[in-house]
Amino acid sequence: MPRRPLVTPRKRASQARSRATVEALVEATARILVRDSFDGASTNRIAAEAGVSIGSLYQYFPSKEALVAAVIERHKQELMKVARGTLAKVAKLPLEEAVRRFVEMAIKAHRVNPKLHRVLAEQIPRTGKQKDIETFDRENYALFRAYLVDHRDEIRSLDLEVAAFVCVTSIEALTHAAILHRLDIPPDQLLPTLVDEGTRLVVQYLR
Amino acid sequence: MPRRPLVTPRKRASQARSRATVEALVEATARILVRDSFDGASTNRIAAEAGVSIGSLYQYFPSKEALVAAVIERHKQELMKVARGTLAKVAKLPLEEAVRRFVEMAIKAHRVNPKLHRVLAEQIPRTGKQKDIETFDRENYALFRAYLVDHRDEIRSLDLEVAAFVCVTSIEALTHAAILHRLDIPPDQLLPTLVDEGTRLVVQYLR
Amino acid sequence: MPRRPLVTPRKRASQARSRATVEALVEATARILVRDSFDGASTNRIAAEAGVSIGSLYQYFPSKEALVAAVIERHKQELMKVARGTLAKVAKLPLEEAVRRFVEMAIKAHRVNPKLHRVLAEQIPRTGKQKDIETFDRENYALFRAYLVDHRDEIRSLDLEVAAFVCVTSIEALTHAAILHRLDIPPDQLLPTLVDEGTRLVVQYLR
Amino acid sequence: MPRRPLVTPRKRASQARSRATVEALVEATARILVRDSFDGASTNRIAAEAGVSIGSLYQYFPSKEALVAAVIERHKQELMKVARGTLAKVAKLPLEEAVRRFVEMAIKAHRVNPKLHRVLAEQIPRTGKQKDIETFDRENYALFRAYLVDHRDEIRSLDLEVAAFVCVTSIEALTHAAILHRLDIPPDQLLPTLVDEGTRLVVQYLR
DNA sequence: TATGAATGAGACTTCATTCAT
DNA sequence: TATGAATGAAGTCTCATTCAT
Repeated sequence: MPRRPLVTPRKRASQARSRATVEALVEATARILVRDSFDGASTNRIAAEAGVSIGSLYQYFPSKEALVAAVIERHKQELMKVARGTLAKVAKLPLEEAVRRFVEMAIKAHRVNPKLHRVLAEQIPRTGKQKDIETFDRENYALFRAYLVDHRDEIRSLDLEVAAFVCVTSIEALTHAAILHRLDIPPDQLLPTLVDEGTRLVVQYLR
Repeated sequence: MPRRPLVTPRKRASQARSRATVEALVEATARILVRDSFDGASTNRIAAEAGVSIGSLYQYFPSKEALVAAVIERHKQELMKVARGTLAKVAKLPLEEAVRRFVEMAIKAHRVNPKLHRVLAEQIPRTGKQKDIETFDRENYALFRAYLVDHRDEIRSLDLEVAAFVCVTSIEALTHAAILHRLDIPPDQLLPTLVDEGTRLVVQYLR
Repeated sequence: MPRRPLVTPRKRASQARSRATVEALVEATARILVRDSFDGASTNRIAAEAGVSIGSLYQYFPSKEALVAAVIERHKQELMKVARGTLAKVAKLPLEEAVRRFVEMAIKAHRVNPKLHRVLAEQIPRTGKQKDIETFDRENYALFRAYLVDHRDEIRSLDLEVAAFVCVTSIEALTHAAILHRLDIPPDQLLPTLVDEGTRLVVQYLR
Repeated sequence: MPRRPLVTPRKRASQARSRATVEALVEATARILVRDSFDGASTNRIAAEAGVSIGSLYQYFPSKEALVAAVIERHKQELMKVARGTLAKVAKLPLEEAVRRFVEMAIKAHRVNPKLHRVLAEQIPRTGKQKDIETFDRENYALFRAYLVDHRDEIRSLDLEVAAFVCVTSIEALTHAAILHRLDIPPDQLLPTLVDEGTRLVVQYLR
């Protein structure tokens, strides 16, 4: 019978370390992006913030863009997880209730890390990650479209592809504008209105 | 008979010259912004493109940001002119027709110089012109709100401030997303749909 | 009988204007040198301060150095006038009294425009006016030497050339150091001490 | 017998490398200051002279002024070492002999690198190192004052603070003027006179 | 693999000076 | 002669990236 190895394999250990380093770098990039915005984020500063040498940074990321892309990717995954979760929970609910939950989710997503969201939104075109974001949007559309397919009988007859685009884009824009450009308005007044009006906008459009 | 003295308001040659220089610089900035995006736009390159020495550039604009801000300002003025014109022409029309025209205008505005529009949209936060753009948005809201006030009886009772925000933001987002992120789709299919759906979205929401 | 010209000759008028322009430029240079020190003094700024176009500036002064040289020259002439006046008034006084007056004069000279004095002192090497300043020093030495020659019997026998160098240099250094580097010390304590000690230093040396 | 491990405190190679770079930069700055004076000393030129990239220069010195300040500091330290050494050697000597040695030291200090001394003297106000230089002067005063305190009985009763200021300033000025502005005079005539007269000036003043 | 010193292209900007009007 | 727009060399400094240790 083969002996059980006594220690975790070296390889393993170093892989774990690598992963920690990568994680630290992505974290540091996000933090600096938030704190200093894109122009203040130099690779040297990121390395320092991550407690990693600049040489190591380039061991794991071939360029600054790659680092930003990783942050975008991570943020995107988080948002997608939230979106998928919500859609799943909402799948059986009737139209109005489902839309309302969907709007609430959009708001919540924006409020997780609004500054990061804003910086990324601005920087995406630069990183050549535009495609990525479109993928993201498309999955969002697809998720919403799936709901619509299941609830075809609650809505008027229309091209569901187009409908998903219209609804998702509108909700996204309303929450984005409301939250990023209206940070002055106290949320306890803004948000309920936003939910009500967003819901109405979409529901009326679909019926 | 004595000849009338030449009193044509001949602008001082030098003034004309400097205005031409300023104009050339703003033009060149816009062109380069479109061609190379913000990061490719160095003051040296802008000056070269404008056929002007770098020294002259700094005689009129204290920084690269100032140049971009001037382009933004110019673009904004153009858009505002279009918006004001449209709203004026539309003031007497019934709701559905007015909204349709409004959507068409939004599309037209985006199609004038979409790449410039996109780059500016991205660069605005950087130039400290955020305030400016919010002013712009607010005037847009105000224009639309004025229409709503005049046609109060065609719509349900609701806070017109909020209504203007919801409608303008949605239309803007739909056209922006459709035109900037979907440059691949043939316009002859996209645009009619966009007009129809956008109009329906807003009209249903307001009624 | 020749008619008296009714107006001052044109030529004259323009010459007067020229002189005024030159004067304004030198004045402005001195003012800016004091206010902004040498590095802040650009020709464009000087022209503006003088209310003269940059083109005119170069009509009268071939370079920035020439402007500074003119300021130095003017300052030097003022100091020399004071020095000559003092020496004349002092020529008949006995040694101790004469030296005391001389020290007082050195202090007064430094206090006329200490900031200008300091800036010029720093900038002289740059303007190639070093020679000029040595001329200045030499005339100072010569003036003091002349006094010593007249009062040979009040002092011990020594090379008067050397004596003048030692005395003038020491007095100059004491006042310079005391006034420029000790602006914090209240003058009502500093100056009397300075006069007493400077006088004693020189008188003891000469006797 | 096991070999002793090599425990020579081998400095980390990288540290040695950076110290060499810093050293080369300061050296180069001094050299260029002497050769081209302050205005001819650009950071690019300094880097080139040091055989170092401009990037490295800015890794260690945040500005041109910082570089000059470093040169000043180094020069100051050298002078201070000489001054302390001399004062120590002279502490037990009687007044006249001590002063003579002190004057000789001042001359020697000026003759080490007179051109550098001159340029630095001119540039000090610019580097914000004025305070530093006053510290330097004050330590000089203090050193000389300490001698005077120990030899109080050889001199008349007077404020030793003031006395130190008068003596040190005078000696410094005489040597400075003699050596920097009279480079034409052959030293074998100038220097002995300078020592004799400087000594006499100070000794007579103190007695 | 980690380190961090070194690199250098290139960005922004200033200012003495020229020259067309 | 006055004007001031225009010039462009030259300066300071940053930062993504490389590479010797």
